[in-house]
Amino acid sequence: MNATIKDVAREAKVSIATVSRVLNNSAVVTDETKQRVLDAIKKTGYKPNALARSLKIQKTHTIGLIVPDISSPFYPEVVRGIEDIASMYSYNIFLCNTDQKEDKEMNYIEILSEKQVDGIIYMGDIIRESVKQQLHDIGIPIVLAGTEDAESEFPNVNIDNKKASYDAVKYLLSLGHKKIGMISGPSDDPIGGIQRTNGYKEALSEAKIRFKPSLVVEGNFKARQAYLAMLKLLENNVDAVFAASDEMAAAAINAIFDSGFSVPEDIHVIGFDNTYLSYMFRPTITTIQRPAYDIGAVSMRLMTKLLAKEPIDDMHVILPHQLIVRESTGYGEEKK
Amino acid sequence: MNATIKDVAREAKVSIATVSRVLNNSAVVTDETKQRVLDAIKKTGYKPNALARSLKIQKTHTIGLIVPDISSPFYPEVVRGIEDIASMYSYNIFLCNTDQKEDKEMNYIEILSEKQVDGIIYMGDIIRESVKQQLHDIGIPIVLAGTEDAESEFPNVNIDNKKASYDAVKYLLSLGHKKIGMISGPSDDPIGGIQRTNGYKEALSEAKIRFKPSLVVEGNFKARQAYLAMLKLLENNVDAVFAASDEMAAAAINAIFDSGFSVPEDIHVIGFDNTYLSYMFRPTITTIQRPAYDIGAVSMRLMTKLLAKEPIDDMHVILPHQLIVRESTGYGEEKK
DNA sequence: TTGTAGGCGTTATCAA
DNA sequence: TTGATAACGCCTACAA
Repeated sequence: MNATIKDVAREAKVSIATVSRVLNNSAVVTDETKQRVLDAIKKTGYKPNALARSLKIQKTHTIGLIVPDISSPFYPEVVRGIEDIASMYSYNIFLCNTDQKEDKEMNYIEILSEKQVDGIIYMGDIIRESVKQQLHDIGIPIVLAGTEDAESEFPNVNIDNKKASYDAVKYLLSLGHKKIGMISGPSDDPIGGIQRTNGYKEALSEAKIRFKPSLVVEGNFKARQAYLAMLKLLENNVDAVFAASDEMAAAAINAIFDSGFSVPEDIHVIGFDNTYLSYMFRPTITTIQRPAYDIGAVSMRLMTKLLAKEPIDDMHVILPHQLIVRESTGYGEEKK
Repeated sequence: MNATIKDVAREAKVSIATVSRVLNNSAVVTDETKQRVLDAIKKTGYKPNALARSLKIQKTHTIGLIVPDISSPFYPEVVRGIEDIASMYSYNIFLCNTDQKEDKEMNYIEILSEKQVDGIIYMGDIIRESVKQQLHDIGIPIVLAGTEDAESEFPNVNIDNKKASYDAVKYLLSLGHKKIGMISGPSDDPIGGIQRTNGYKEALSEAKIRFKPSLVVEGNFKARQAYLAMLKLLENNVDAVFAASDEMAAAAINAIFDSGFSVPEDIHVIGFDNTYLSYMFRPTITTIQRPAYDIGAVSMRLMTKLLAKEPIDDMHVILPHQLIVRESTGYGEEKK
């Protein structure tokens, strides 16, 4: 089958130790024998077996990625960020989709551990205690990417979700709005539901506006439900709306138009995530951008430091988010 | 560190061979000793080392994925389809982003080979000869997913891109249009540029309409250039437009409105790919859907058959595409 | 500078 | 039914 180090050794008439040395530049070898070895490698078409190597050196140069769903927005960019940095440091990536289900997560972590990955990057809105325990137990470096973790036991790279929605609502307040509605994520969603609603409340409270439960309608990040949510908010005569996702913001705008009102003339709308929907939609949608690629890249960079046992200056990185102002709050065309 | 099979053997007072037997159910073991071994496994917290196992049995239960860019549309869904089936058959997945660059592709294939993957699924618009050669040389099962391959040397799962755009244009013809413009992909793009333009030409020719080069303007799948392209087409008084991507279709619609015309009243537009932009945009956009998830799932299923050396009924699977009719061709609201 | 040999953690073939 | 033991392909003291 495939040539092994033995075949190369035989071909070059040296010991396998010598072949190994030229392969890894691990010790000085005469130019002449080195050349003989290189020739033999070429002749035999030898490719080192990473399995055998990893077994010996106890490192696989592989890391595992636990991701809810690579086909949902946000994660592809995070993963791309991770992979770019990983490849820069010669690491490969195992991709595991879990739909945030506990059994799938546990199962994959088990497998990754058996496959001897050097580290694991966990993604998901929130992380369960049981999963944390298991990740802890396998005893390899762990990094959380874009995940809320109250006790923050693990290194983490994220944005400040509460602050992000606070900023969005504060911007609406600065435009003079008093009656600001919100279309939130599911109430049990730690980020889109809880954190973002908290930011909304905080901005209101800071502006001394009393919080009215009727102005917060729960959505599920999907268009249909957000459309209905917006109709409810219209009954309450809101003059601005903050939606916890761009898709919901777009649906809200559609509902507003269909009800005979106009954006941004009558009502202002802000979305979340800066998906390309937000700038392709007309009117273009003001939104909050999460630096997905950077979250991935920084997470992986952190991982490489952990793996190299380099000193870490900060185990909990908060990346800056950004309010991107567009037509839906009356700012006019995006320049882009 | 981690317990090995030896530790378990010692703990259970049996040989490692026996431990291996209960682990793999490879031979009959007394219930009593079996229980002793199981207890020992629990007590030591033993996890089998997949590396050592793979080295021995010459199988890793791992497959490599070559993908242009996981953060661009289409691929995340394909990859999700692959991973779902892979996990069903206990395979893990290495994800490799190549941006379709030859050196990256070659490099990753090399690494995947060294890591002893059992198979590789290649994704990309087209596949280079050099890459084909290399994939061929490493001698493991290969499947192409969503890739044009003239000689079709490898098993392949794809849609018929030419037929897809043929169908789109034919639909426009059926609506009575005579002057149909096209915003294509780059002219050197094998799918969006060449295949789709060919389908356009064929539909026209079948309807005995002479092909006019001035009615095909080259785009780059991005909004800005497509917007300009549409302005040119307007100078030529087209009454319908087929764009090789949804983003270009949306940009075209924007250009049409900005020029004082209306969609679908004055001009009909069709896009490509059924991205969520196509149904969130107003007017909603008629488009062609590529079954991304299925392309992935079927590819991986094909791979499992290849790996199991099962007989394959069809090495070249053409999956059905679908024309999704929406407002931009005057059909009215989508029901969804 | 080069070679010998043990071991990384398994599986699988022989014997016993 | 169970136990030694030789691979799998590589790295790395230790010798020479």
